[in-house]
Amino acid sequence: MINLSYAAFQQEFNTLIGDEWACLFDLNHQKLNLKNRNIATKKFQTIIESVFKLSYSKGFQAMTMRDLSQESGISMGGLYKYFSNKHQIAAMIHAGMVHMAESCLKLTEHSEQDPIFELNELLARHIYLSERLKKWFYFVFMESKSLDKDLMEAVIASEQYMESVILARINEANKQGLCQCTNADFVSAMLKVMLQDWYLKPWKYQQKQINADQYVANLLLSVYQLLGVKT
Amino acid sequence: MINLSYAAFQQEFNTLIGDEWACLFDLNHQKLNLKNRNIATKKFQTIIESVFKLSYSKGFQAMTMRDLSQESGISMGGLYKYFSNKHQIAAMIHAGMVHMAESCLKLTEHSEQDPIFELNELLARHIYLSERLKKWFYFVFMESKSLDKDLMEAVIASEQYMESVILARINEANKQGLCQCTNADFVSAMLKVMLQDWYLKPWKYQQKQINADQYVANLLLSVYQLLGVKT
DNA sequence: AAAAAAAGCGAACATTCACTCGCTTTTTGT
DNA sequence: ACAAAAAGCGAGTGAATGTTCGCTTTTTTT
Repeated sequence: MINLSYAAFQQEFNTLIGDEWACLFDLNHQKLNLKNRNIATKKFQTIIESVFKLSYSKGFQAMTMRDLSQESGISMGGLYKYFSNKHQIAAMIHAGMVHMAESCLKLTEHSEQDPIFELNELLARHIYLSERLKKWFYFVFMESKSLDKDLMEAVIASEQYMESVILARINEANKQGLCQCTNADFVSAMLKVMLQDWYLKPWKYQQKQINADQYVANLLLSVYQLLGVKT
Repeated sequence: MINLSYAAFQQEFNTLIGDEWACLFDLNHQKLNLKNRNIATKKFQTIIESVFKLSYSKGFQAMTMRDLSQESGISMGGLYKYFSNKHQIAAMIHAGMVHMAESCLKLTEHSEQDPIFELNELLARHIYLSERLKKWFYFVFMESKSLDKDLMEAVIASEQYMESVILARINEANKQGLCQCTNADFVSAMLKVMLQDWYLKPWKYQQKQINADQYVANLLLSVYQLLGVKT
């Protein structure tokens, strides 16, 4: 079975990417003429966490800059040192998430191994990544309408890509006679959606006291059942 | 197996509820002093369909009344004969959907029968209902933040209720020895999410040319696999 | 310690938005 | 066909929103 826990993933993440807020600084400090990395990193954290909080409770569009100023404790003028307009906040969050996700999920560079194993690993990594960046994933999904048409289409495209990768692993497993899945299309959609539910309904699993590792275990069990993996 | 197709469901829906726009009139004409049912029903249709279109493309909050006026071809003053403020549009749509859903899904009033059969029927009915009211379901899910706290909590509560009903059927089936599901909690969440995917990602299934009946068939197959139903 | 640079401030500005109201057009009742 | 009621119109209004800019405070450099 899979050989990866959330704890192990987090270590990997920390060495690979480190602090998510510093990452945000690195991606944007040039355009914004920000010099002090320490100060700006902290400010990014308070600002973006405030954005997450406000857009979770009322939505990004409904959040006003005055709301954000009050929540973050930073004045209007101060805020605008960290972005050039409201729309750019959403764009920054989106670009940051894409950057971190791509650094982290080097998807199936080695499709030589057991496809079932690869599928399991892919699913597990995705859950762990979205656990680490839960608020980012939620924001990008829910507020994708606040992005440009281009960025929004990029979100959809990456979703479809993820599903196609899952599908390819299932088809490969079928081919190798490892399982007998007659509705691979549907099953890949189903698995994809289970990845999303983890970050879209955090309250649900918090309430049920299910953590990321337990969720992964359940998900992988379902993979075996849905694919009819031969044992 | 299940004895219900989308065609059959639609007939049921039409006799039970009839026209969804007329339903909207019936629920709101008093407060708004609307007299002519024919005229108002048609106007409700053009207005709410415009709302669906605009909030699908840019979000309800970002939609302005001028946008809505242009899209629907009704003047600002004219629009306000059909609602008293913007917020009420969302509330009307929500209340209308709840009304129609409740009329249509009389959930498990008779839990005497085979629980697997009941589960199948419940899932099928839900897919068919959300197919018929796809745009309504999508709107309520995506724009629930535009509702009052109370209404929003009602949305979450009804979701949790749906999931608990599914769970109860699975547990009952386990009890009767009809299946052997060790992770009923997770499976019910999974099934619930598959219900949602149908109306949240309509483009996905349209692209794959999967219709409601095919989706139901796949879903019910998955139920058998996930529950380990004895044959 | 002094000077220069960066970060932070918040009142003021222009714009946009939801919503209104006096009026015209259409429909209904007789 | 006529009067009364209902439906429809759109420029106008006040409030709220995103953004700016001259200034102060803090940090860095010399």
